[in-house]
Amino acid sequence: MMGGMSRSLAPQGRTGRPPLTSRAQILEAAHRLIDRDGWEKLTIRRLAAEIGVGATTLYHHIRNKEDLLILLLNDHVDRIERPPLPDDPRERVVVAATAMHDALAAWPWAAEILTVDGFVGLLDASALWMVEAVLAGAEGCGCTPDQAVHVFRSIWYYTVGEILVRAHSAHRRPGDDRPVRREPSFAGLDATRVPHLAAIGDRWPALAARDTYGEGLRAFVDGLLGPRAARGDV
Amino acid sequence: MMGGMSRSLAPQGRTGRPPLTSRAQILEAAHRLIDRDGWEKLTIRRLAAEIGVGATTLYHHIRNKEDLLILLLNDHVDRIERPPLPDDPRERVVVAATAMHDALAAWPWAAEILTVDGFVGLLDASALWMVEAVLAGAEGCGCTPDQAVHVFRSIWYYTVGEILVRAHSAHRRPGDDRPVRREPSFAGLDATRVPHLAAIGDRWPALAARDTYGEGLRAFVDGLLGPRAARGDV
DNA sequence: CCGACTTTTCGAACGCGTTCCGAAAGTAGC
DNA sequence: GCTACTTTCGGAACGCGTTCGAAAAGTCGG
Repeated sequence: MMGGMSRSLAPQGRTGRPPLTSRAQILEAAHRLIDRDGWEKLTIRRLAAEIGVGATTLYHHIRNKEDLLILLLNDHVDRIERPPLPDDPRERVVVAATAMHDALAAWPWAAEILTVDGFVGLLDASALWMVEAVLAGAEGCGCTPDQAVHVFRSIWYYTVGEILVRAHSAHRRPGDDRPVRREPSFAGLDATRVPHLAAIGDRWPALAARDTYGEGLRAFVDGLLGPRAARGDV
Repeated sequence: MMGGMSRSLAPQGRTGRPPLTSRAQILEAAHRLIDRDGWEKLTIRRLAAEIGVGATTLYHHIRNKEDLLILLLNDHVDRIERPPLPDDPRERVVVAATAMHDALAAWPWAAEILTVDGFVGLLDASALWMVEAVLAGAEGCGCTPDQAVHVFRSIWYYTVGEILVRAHSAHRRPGDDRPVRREPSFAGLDATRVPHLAAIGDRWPALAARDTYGEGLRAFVDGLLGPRAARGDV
């Protein structure tokens, strides 16, 4: 059985109709489309039209749009240059987490896939140094491997939340007084029931617009790796 | 046009065609639909059919589906009973944040609206006690009002991230080997490039499945309200 | 009673992601 | 050359959220 040998090189044992489309071609066209029209215009149908094939053809090369975005994201993350990691393990966690955050926040459409099941497991090997650095830093602060995973996950939740909430901000159009969604009135709050909130008043939007990721991250790392990593369980 | 008798008796001064549909009626039908068929089946078209009106009619009573979900969420949160708040301000932050988390995590479709712009401002007054409690607790620990908002936002990001990531977990179907999305191989990692990750190996999924929201929250609160709230800026 | 005005209703249509299934275009064995 | 098999391609269709514009059904001022 199977007498043939050598002569590999070309897909020689290949049977079936030869493909016109390749995944590389799809990714390239996606980049072109995004650069030309913006990423909101990246749809399966437009992408197929850009390549010149039927829309449903793409589904033989990618599983769905979510996977296409993950491929594009990996493309991007691969090109990120690694910042120098400090010696102090705690500081290494901060730097690595910030690198994760910045890499993702720079891709507007990262928000659409950040929460897919097992996201970290879908990253290219070239992106895993960020995860590794967080784990290493945590263990360098005395964590067990299991505790280090907990540290990573906590920071990951915080990072994902920050990116998602901020990605959905500033999308509101000004002149729009349709039913519901009254423009939230931070000003007219009941000062007896929610005094602190009322004291903030309409300064809330301004405060919420501030970028405090870094501050929060440092606080979180302080709490997680604290003066003593002696939380027995986990 | 429709058979339904006019039953007018206009509430006086009211001009225009009398409405057949009310927002209360829509919300009631939505609840019915969710209870009967599950919340994945809550679509604008099905909801309209449940009421017996055209799909586009709903858009005169709700702005869009997102707003419908916010209305439903407020309905739910209103019914939540407030846990007793401890005296210790730091503990009050933990209890209030946990109440927020649990209220949201209990609604599977909360994940679809958690990140809308200015979410906190869209909550009913009856839900704001959770925000208030966090602010009050933070200020009780020596924070300025501005710092308290920062504390709330940080905890909010962490909470949103946790809920969103977990909501998207366990959606994968088992027998599915289409292009891309290889089942992530935590086992075969390069132990020289990512030693800590490789050491975890295939235990990652099990560790990631643990519920560690509470632990992470406590650590975050420790870091934010720390042994001393003397972080000059913010 | 008659327009003018206002509000609600809804059919038609758009673009979206995705599934289904038959047609097309190759190879392998006879 | 034929048949079987395998893989790719793509038109048709589905249900989705949403927009548009015309028709319906009231009130109001004459």
